[in-house]
Amino acid sequence: MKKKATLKEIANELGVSISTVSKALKGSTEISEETTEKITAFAKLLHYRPNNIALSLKNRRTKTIGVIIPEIVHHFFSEVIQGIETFANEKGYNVLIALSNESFDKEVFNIDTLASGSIDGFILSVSKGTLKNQDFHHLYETINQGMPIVLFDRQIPEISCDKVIVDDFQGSRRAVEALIGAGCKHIALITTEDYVDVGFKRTQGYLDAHTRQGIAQNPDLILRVNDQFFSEDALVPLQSRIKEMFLLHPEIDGIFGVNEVYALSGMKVAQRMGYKIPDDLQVVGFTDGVLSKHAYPSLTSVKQHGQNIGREAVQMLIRRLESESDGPFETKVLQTELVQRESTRFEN
Amino acid sequence: MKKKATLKEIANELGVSISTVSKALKGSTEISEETTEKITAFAKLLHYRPNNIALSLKNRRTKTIGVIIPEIVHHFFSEVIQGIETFANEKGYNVLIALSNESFDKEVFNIDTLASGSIDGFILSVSKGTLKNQDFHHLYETINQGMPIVLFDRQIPEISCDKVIVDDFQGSRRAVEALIGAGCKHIALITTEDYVDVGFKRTQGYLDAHTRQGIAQNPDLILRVNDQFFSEDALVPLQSRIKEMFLLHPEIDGIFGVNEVYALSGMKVAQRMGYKIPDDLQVVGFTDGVLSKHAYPSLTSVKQHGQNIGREAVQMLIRRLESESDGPFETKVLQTELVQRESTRFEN
DNA sequence: CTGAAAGCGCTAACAA
DNA sequence: TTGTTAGCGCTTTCAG
Repeated sequence: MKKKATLKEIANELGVSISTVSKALKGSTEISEETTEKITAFAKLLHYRPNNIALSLKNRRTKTIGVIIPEIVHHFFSEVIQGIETFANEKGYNVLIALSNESFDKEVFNIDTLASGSIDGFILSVSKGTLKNQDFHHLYETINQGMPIVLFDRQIPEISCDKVIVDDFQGSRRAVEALIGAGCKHIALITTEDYVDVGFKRTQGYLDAHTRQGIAQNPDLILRVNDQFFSEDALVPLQSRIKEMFLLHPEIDGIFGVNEVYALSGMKVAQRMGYKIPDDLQVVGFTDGVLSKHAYPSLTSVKQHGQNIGREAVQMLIRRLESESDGPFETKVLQTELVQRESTRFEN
Repeated sequence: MKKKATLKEIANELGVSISTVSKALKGSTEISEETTEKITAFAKLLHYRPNNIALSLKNRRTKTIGVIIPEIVHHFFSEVIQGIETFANEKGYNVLIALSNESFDKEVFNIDTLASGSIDGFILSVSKGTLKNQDFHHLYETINQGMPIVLFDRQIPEISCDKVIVDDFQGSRRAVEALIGAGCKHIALITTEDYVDVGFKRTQGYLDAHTRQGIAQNPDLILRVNDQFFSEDALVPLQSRIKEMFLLHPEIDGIFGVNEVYALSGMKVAQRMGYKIPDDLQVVGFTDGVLSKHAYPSLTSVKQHGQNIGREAVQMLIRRLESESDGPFETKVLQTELVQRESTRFEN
């Protein structure tokens, strides 16, 4: 590995001072045209590139935003990142992404590394590990250390910082009400354990829809899955539990899944058992991603507008970064949208 | 925003020297236990965190790897990143990810920013924009500047550096041969324009399979799509072109799609037209992602082992980073695997 | 056991 | 028009 050219080298080779080189390279009028040209040419020859690290040290800011997400293979997170990237770039910020893989330790590690100099602030969605441990010391520390954090998606009420969340409750309430409106009387819910905040809220929305519409809700129609069955092998137990529920409850005429995979698995199992979608059974999922679009029939789902989430988060972060005053923390709640596709018979 | 604590501050407050603080904080035996304790306690109080930026400046290496990918919403890239992350962390390296969004300009921008101090080397898959422009100056410059690059997936023969690629040709040849072996006589191909290297190679594999098996290949059964129809709106024209092909060629009894979306779209259109899968029509896709697993029926596909690609790339990069000698560049070719699911009737 | 000083690459105020 | 100097936060040698 060759080493990189520095101002010093250029200066020495050319017999001028470092600051002359520095000024020339940024086109300062202070330096004569002749010198500037000579220096520029030589710098090009050496493939000179200014060292951002040194700049950050000097400026005490990096103009980059750190993003930490639990998983990258989830379409939702990819969308948020797209939003973050696009908007941050517009504002002259760079974006660095790191993954926690749903692990508490890795989240801590990544925060520590990034927090110490590489970035000006964080946008992050906490890992399941962190949620389970209920250990947030790394977040407190980061905030205390003076580095702003914007939390998105999964929430932690204890932590005071800016947040952007999706209205999971309303989103799922409306989805379930739509199912009821389309004639469903026995809607099954496939959800997560309650410690996953969004799973909990979506479940609440499902229940509330029943109450509001004056429809009886049968607790046996709620299937609580103890983790996200996203690996291919793990799909099998999920499907057999769903099948079991269908066998026990042939009256089921609607499914609401708190994520794409759950909704889709429900639909698949039903199809295998001979149900016609949407005639015998209507299905709605939460999170509108590739799976919903490409399913057959395509899946009606609650769209979260991941790009907007990213956008909002960046906005909040930059505002805090660029203003000296620490105003009160905000929580931005974004509404969802029900995207109607082939798996339901909604009116409008 | 509060500002961060530094060694200097701690030193001043405690009336000791900066170097004493530095040593104490890293548990040097040089410093008395008493002083060490006092300093550690105070540092904790101030939420002190060493500034990595300063460290990098000093060490002239960052122990982090930069990854630039064209898109994050593609499952394949997410998998590669998983592989990179996992293996890099094992080796004590951190990973930073940036996106080019398939744009030449953004690729250049990201490389420039990261290359100047934030990372020790790159793992990257070039954007379509770059491929179209055939402008690789930014890559040359980076390499000349002494920063190693490992290219993966999309290839650029002109550039000499380490590479890890998937054997697209063999992969698709074997997939198509399997279709032929399962009785298909008229296999349609849904592919990209030729400037996308992998699309080209997969097409070659498809053709070669026909030659080797002594089966006539009808050029009309090749559908060349001029871009990746990944937005939902763009799905419609894709599907209507596919439908057209089916109407014109009712003899089609197999489909090979050079990516998941193409294969899936082919299958969906066929299903709508009343084809039974896999009885009337067998379908295979390239790239084994979520869509294939969750499709109904699930899709047989050529698996690329994205994680391994990431792993190999990291290995090559670290080897180069940690050895002084610049050995000859290598190209690692990884084999694919045909994952059989419900959309085909392979013997196996 | 503790501290002073140099230096990593760069910028900017100030001098010449 | 060019150069000197100090300093960003940290480590490390060398003195004290």
